[in-house]
Amino acid sequence: MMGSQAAQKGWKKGPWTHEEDKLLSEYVTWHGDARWSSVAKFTGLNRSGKSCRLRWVNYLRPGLKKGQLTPLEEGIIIELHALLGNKWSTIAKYLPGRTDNEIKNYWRTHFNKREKKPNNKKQEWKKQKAKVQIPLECNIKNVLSQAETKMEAKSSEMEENNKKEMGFFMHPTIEQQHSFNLMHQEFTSSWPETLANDDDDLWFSLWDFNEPLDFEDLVNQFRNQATFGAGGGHRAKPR
DNA sequence: AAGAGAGGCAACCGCTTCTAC
DNA sequence: TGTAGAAGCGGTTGCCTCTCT
Repeated sequence: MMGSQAAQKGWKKGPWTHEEDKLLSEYVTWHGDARWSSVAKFTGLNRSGKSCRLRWVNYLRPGLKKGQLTPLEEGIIIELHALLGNKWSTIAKYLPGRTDNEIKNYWRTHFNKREKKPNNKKQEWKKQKAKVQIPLECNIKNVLSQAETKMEAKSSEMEENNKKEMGFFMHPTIEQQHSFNLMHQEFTSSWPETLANDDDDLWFSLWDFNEPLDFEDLVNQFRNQATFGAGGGHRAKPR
């Protein structure tokens, strides 16, 4: 049952009021977004630290985007989920201003139901891709899609298409390379600077046409580098 | 107009991981 | 080295709103 812990300690539960939001925002202004267990003591809020942290992270934090996800954001979610699975916090790092909760809700709402239909999963996948009209027909999208397809080996027909497209990406023309590089720039331009820098090595491998692409290796490489937020626990942070 | 069902989202829970002592 | 507390994660729940009949 929900709420047993909060109930035991007498914490208030349920929707936040404007007054509570104000108190929490003031606390963060003065004390920073840490030491959540102290919020109740300093503000008089009868909320657990966890509840306060969640409210701040998902609703009050500056820089959060409100409103519907853009087609580009939807496309990124689709691609990264194909690679990472339910690593919502990791996916959220690639979508500045979006929270893991928001992305998780979005995915459940838009995709989970489709996945339960066993016979037309691939068709629904394609339909969804067409629907969101991903503006970036960029290398990563195709490469990762192909990698996923290959690894799953769902059908011989898909294997056949996969091989054809692999050939294309292994031998692009100069114009194609240039075009891909431009799109890559656009793709990464919305990322925070630190993130973009951290991932330079990773993304470079996706755009290096000098070497034939080994999709399984590529995906493993991506998985290894993208697991910095995985595992359920928080990342090390100096106190 | 009203009720039922679906969709969307905020918030909570249990668990894991990390740090400080 | 062990342990308690804090922080963060993914999964789940419940409520409000919207749409359909």
